[in-house]
Amino acid sequence: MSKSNIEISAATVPKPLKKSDRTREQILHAAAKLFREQGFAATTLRQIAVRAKLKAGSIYYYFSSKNEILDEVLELGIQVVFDAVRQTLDALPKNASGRERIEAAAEAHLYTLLKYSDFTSANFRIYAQVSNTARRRNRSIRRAYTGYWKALLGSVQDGGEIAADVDLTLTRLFLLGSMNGAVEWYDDKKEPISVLAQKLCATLFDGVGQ
Amino acid sequence: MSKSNIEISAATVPKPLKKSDRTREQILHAAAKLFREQGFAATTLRQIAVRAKLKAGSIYYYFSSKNEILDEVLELGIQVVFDAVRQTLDALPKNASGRERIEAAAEAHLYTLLKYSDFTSANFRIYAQVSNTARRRNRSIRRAYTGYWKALLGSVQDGGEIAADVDLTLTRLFLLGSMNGAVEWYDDKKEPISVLAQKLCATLFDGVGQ
Amino acid sequence: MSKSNIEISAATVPKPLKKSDRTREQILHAAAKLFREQGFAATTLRQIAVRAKLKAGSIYYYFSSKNEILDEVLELGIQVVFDAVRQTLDALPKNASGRERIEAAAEAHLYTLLKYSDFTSANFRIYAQVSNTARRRNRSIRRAYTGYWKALLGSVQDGGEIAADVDLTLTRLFLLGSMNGAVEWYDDKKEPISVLAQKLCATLFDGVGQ
Amino acid sequence: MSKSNIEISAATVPKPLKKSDRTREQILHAAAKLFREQGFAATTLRQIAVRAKLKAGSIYYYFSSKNEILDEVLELGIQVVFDAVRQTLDALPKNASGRERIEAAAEAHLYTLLKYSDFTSANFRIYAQVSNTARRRNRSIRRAYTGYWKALLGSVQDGGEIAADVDLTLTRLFLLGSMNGAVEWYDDKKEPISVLAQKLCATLFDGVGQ
DNA sequence: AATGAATGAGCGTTCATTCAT
DNA sequence: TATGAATGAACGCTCATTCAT
Repeated sequence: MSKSNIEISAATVPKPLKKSDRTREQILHAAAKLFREQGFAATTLRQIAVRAKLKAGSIYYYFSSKNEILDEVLELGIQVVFDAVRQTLDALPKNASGRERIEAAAEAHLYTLLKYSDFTSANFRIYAQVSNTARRRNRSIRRAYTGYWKALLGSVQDGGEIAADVDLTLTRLFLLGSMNGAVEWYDDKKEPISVLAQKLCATLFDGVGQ
Repeated sequence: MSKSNIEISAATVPKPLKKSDRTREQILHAAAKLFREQGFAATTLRQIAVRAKLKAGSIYYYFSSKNEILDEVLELGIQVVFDAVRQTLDALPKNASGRERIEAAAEAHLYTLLKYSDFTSANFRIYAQVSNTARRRNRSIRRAYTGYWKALLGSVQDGGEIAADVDLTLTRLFLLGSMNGAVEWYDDKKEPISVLAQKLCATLFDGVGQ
Repeated sequence: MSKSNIEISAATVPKPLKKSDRTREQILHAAAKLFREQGFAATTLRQIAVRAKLKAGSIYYYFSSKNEILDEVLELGIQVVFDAVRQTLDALPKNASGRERIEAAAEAHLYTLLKYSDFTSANFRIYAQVSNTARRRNRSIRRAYTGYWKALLGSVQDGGEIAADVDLTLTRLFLLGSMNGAVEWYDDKKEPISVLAQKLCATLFDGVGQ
Repeated sequence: MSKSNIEISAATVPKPLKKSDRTREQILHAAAKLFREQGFAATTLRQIAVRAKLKAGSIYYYFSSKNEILDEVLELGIQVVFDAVRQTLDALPKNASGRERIEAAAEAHLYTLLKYSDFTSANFRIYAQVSNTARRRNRSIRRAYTGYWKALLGSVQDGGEIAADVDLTLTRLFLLGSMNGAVEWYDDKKEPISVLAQKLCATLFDGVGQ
């Protein structure tokens, strides 16, 4: 759908970009940042243009409408996380435990979330408020990512590392909810992302009780 | 700040409202619903007016600007949850365990969040995107609510029901993140809120591991 | 279709107009004049607003789009002529000859065409260039007027005042073409409209030959 | 004024054109067609470029502005008709009657108008709506063509084939108005142009009366 | 000879806000 | 209390035009 093989994707080897492609990226980055900070409706093309260092009308050389920018920002917001998580899990040794796999996935999710926070946070923040059509266009990739976590948690439960009576749907929602919330409060001066992921998994697996 | 002792608060006994007050409330309800669904910037005063059954210009008899409506909606969004949680805990027997208190608080939070009104979702959804001044005006009550949870969790840890080495800040953020995320996916046809709260607390205290 | 019972119609008794209706009319007149002079696409709402003595945005209180103004201008352009011609013929004595009736119709057509020349001329000039949808909306009234002339000419031929072998379709097209062209060159200082109509009918019936 | 000895003129023998000249012609043809269909203001250089099979910026290699294209299209629109009419009359036998000459001229005018190109219709349709300067530039050739018809009709009247008391100015305006109107309704499936011209002249000379 | 990229001006339109009634 | 009418500022978007390549 998106013609952008934008360099932000952890999954692609950065190619040398033509100037024209770089401009396109600048527009997307500017848009993501502003969408995140102000929402979609409150962001003007002139604001995007200032950040991307061109004039508002020029944006239309790269995108045919503000909504097209939105679509691409929303898509990248999920895609970049999905790619990173999948790559991380694929790189894990075959004999990694279920908990290790979840911890690695959580760390990758958090890491990407926070590193490409403009796209990811923009997605989480504005998804509920954009038009039905924009939401519909984003839904399939969201579902795919959700399905990926379902499978991951399911396999860990099958392996016995998650108790058989645990409601995996809720587990997933709680886990992703916790992580996605982090975009709002994470401060990289306090502790590294890996520690955050460890603590989260410790809480999830062992609980906080005595 | 707000002159509204609006009837939506579970904490107030409904008083007979003057017609003028009722109109005010209708405006606030309409605004909250639309802010939640579309965001602040995408919501027009004319849309609010239609829902509130008057004309756009008339809103200015009750509010001096669109931003003033926003302030009040944001404030109510936290206040109503805060009130409900505090009342619930106050009504608990003195000898309730820490886990019982947290579970009750979580249920009250979730219940108000999910069932009670558009104000809470509106708050969570649009807070990050409104102007700095609007955010500043909402910050104190947010801090108060955060502090309330800090105290609650602290007292439970002091009582020994949460392990001493647990990072309470993260615990709180994960817990509230999980709950606030629920606004996006909760389906009251699947399970009641009380069960949701129980499962969440079970996960939190006991973990999902074997 | 049009809510305008605009005073320009020779067929309606002018009612006292509310100020709001007068503003609406001013907009339509301004638009017709500018559409005629510059075409539809070249006319801006700001130009219309200046002539109508309000601000561009205010036009939207009366019309929901520039195209809606166009529709109404186009409709009035035909309607006003049609009404005048029909009224004139209806007012003729029963025993008027066919030639008298055609001459009266031609005079009424020319008179209205030239008196309300902004609407009529706008119609003739821009009809071919507006969107298909706008054209479609104008087509039915154009057809009705065409049909009226067909019937008139047919009845005169049936009465024997037009030779039986004459192609009425062409006659009609030539006659209306001649008259509609007049909007571009008529100069009321040279000769009155009634004389123009007489000469035209003389040419039509008797020819210019010896 | 125009450097184009464009091949569209029925009056010129086609010379082999350089590629550059052919591109120039394509641009003019594309422009004429679009001006005719949509008007001048509604036609974009990009639309012209698409039809002419190049990119918008390249048009500036051939024309220094959109208005320059307009000037040339307008000029050709009259020129091509004028040339055709003059050539036709010049080719007539010396002893042709006045009526034969008028009929031949009318047929040539109609033929060029209807069949030959978009330039003529474009001219009639948009002349009234272009800027004063563009109109001024087109006026002299229009006057020349008008003068040509004046002379033609005058000579026929002098020869006695048009009654002495006939107002030649009106006759000319009616005749050209009828013919130019035909551009809007002529259907080549119904009858050939020559028949149309004959019928028009019959009406003009003999009238439709008994 | 032609184009990709960019621009500035201006377009139709929206909307929070004002105010006389 | 409430509204109809109006406004000014800004929005998304278009387009003739420029120019380095």
